[in-house]
Formats: sequence, C-alpha cells, structure tokens
Amino acid sequence: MATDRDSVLEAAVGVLSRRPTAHLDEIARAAGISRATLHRLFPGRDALIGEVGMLALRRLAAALDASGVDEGDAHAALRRLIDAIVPDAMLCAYLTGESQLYDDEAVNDLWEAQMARLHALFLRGQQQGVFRIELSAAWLSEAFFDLLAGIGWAVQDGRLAPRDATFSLAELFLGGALRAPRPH
Amino acid sequence: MATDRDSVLEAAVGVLSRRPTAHLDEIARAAGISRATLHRLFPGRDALIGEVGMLALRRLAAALDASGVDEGDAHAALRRLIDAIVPDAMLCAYLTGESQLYDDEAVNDLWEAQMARLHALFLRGQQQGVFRIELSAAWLSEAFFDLLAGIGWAVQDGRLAPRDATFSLAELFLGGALRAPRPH
DNA sequence: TAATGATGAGACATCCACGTCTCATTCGAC
DNA sequence: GTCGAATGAGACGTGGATGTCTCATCATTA
Repeated sequence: MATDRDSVLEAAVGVLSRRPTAHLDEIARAAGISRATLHRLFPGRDALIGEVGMLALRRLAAALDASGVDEGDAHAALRRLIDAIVPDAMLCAYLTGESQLYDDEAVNDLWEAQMARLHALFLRGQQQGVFRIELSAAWLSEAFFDLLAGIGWAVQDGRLAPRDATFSLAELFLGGALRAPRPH
Repeated sequence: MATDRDSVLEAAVGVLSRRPTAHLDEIARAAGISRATLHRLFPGRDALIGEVGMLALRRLAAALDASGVDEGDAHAALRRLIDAIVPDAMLCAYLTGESQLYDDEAVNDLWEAQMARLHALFLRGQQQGVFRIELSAAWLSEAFFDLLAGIGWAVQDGRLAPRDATFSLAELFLGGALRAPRPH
C-alpha cells in the first residue's frame, strides 16, 4: 500500500504510461488505495498528471545534478548521466509521451530548463571536439531523450534486459554522436 | 477540403498526434468536413483511430517494399528505407505513441509483421558483418523506430529542418549501428 | 479503554463527449 | 433546368467518468 504521494505517483505512471486514459479507479487500485484517498491526495485528474510530470522532472534534474553535466568533460559527463537516468527511463518516457503535460506551465518551465542543460552539454561537447558537429546539438538532445524513452519501454515490456539497458543506450547513441572513432 | 478517407486520416493524425484526446469536432474541422460526414466515413472514434493506424502501417509496408529490405546488402537497404520512410515519420510517431492502437487486432498483426521485417533486416546485417553484434537486433529495430518518431516530432515542431531529416537520422543511427568505422 | 484522525466503500449529481437523428442546402449528373 | 446524392448545421438522448458527499471501519495515541 502506498500512502505517500511519490509512491502513488509511481504507481500512476505504471498505469498511465500504458493507458493514458485509464480511469482514476484503476490508478487508485494500482496504488493500493481507494479512489477517495486518491482524491484527498490530488484534487483531480489534471493535478495528478501534472504531479507525475513534476516527479519525472525532479528525477531528471537530480540525475543531471548528480552527474555534473554543467561543466567538465562532456563525454564523461554524458556517460555518468546515462548511468544516473536509466533507472528512471520510464518516467522520462512518460514525460515525452504525455502531450497533456505541455499544457501545464510549471511542468513546461522545468522541462525546458532541463532540456537547456542537456542542450548546453552537447554544445559544449561539440566545442570540445568530442561530439559531431554535423548533427545539431538540438537534435542530439532530442535523439538522446528519444532513445532514453525507448530504453524505458523496451525494459518495461521485457524486450530488453535491465542489465543491458545502460550499455545499449550508451553504445548506440555515443556511436552516432561521438566525433572520434569508436574506442575499441 | 478533404473528402476521401486518406486525406481525412492524415488530417486526423495532425490533430491526434498532439492531443490524443481531441474531440471529434476538432478532427472534423481540421479535415475541413463536418462531424456528421466524419461519422459517415468512420463509424466511431475507435474505428477512426484504427484506420489511422492502418494507414501508417500501409505506408510503412510500402516503404519497406520500395526499399527492398528483405534481401541484399543490409546497409544499403537501410539507407534506402530511411529515404523512403522519413516523409511519413510523423505517421510512424503516432503509431508508436498511441497505445490505444495495441488493442486493435488488425493493427497489431500488421504492425508485428512489419517489425519482423525490420528485425530480419538488422539480423541479416549482423550476419553480413555490417551491423554491430553487441547490440541485439531487437534493440536496433526499436531504436531505429524511436529515432524515426523523434525525427517526425522534431520536423513537425520546427526544431529540425525537413532538409536535414534524413541526414540526421541516418548519421546518428548508422553511426551507432554500423560495425565498421564510419566511412569518411 | 476512549478518542481522534485517516481510510475504504458506496451513493449521488453533474458534466461532457459521443452517437443518432432530422432538415435545409449545395454540388454534380443527366 | 431538374433530379438525386452528399454535405453541413443543429438538436437530442445517452453513457460514463468525474467530483463530492456521507458513513462505517480501522489504526494510532493518550
């Protein structure tokens, strides 16, 4: 049973990621609480979805902080970021997939702030000569997030072993993003 | 004004991709027809969404056919496939994002058939020694589709120039998927 | 043990999108 | 020009999810 808000939000992601239009009954059941308690924790459906988005963005921001992407070697920072964020890949997948989140101003602001950090990381990496300059930093940012979301789905659906997640993401993305020949 | 079914379906994708819960009024208006006519063309919302999925899958199948992915050099085939499918990237993006399509049996069957062709392409490429074997063919298939969807979004939202679409997809993905050092 | 707070279960009204219908108008064919 | 089919506009009933409420039960604490 999940009584605290974050536990409920994680349960909500598990349901909403698969069926974005799932009834609140179903979400409440998945969280092990009643619909009444769900309403006591979150005023309504919109609030719940918004809070899920904010949770995902807090996790993303925490991963960006923990991996120190804002300065230093871009290649190493990106590898640290991959290690840090892959456990929350499914949250990020929901973040990109749920277009309803774009209506939430608070979510949007925090989202753009984190994407700006990611964009800056790739731009710095290009200036450092480690990332390819034929591909725009904006595209690298977006593609990274797309693959991260893909990792989340593949793991959740059992098509990819959790053990292989970070490796698969890092090797595929860095293979296409790094300027230097692949180090072997 | 779009009177034929496919034109309506394309207009529907334009709306549904951004707001999957958009009202039928909005879809009809986007297609330039009335809600009554929309109902005459498609029995209901589920049917409409299912037909959108089938349209996307027909386009995908056509691209796979046209690029001849089922035999021959895998690398060249994949490049031909990218050229052929990028114009319909947004349709593919909707295909992966709309989880409701998973409930449609006809969509699911055709979807798995096309994904099997893609999977076979990567497997053959690995056997030919052109694709990396450290990454599973399943993951390569999925990642390719994730990036294809990302291309669709980036172009639609104006973050990527349509001219750069095929290049950005091909360079990033092939850079990570090809076994041989990048040819330059 | 008694009391307070939180939770679960259920009932209830409300709202809104959907599906269906009718009718006037328009377009196209002959 | 006339007829026929197709379309647009609008009204209407319905179903279902949501939000709110009440009440009984349970856990925690004094």
